[in-house]
Amino acid sequence: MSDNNRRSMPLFPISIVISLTDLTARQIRYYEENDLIQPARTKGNRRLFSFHEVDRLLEIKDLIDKGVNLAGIKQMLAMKQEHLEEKAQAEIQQEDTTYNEDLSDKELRQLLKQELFDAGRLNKSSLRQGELSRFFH
DNA sequence: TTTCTAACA
DNA sequence: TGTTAGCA
Repeated sequence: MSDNNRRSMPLFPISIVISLTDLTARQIRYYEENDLIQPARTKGNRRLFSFHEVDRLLEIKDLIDKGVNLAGIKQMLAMKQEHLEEKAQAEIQQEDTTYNEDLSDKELRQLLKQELFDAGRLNKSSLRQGELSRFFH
């Protein structure tokens, strides 16, 4: 089984996730309602979270702390996905070449910043809560 | 006992 | 977001 499969495996109940993330049950459920996460369910309808989802919740928490609203977080997560896909694509295309240059953190931040700017320009109202500057720390 | 959904003095 | 009621 691949590492990624392991990290995607539904393992912990909400109580564990609460202690791991310091989020409240209310918050975690609310983020699910808004499609920021999609935990699996047991036969008894209990949520089961994977390592990836816990990780995602920690990122969400960080963004919330920085003042980003749910709409903004959704876009951040969507962008992160796109970049992962682009990166995967780039790696596939470079598969036969010997090197494999990953984007530096600086480059990645630059891309995120640019996309956020474009997104904010088109969707002013829902994306920003207060100031757009909150996105550009 | 823990978690779930729904609703709000 | 907190909190509570009533279930499973």
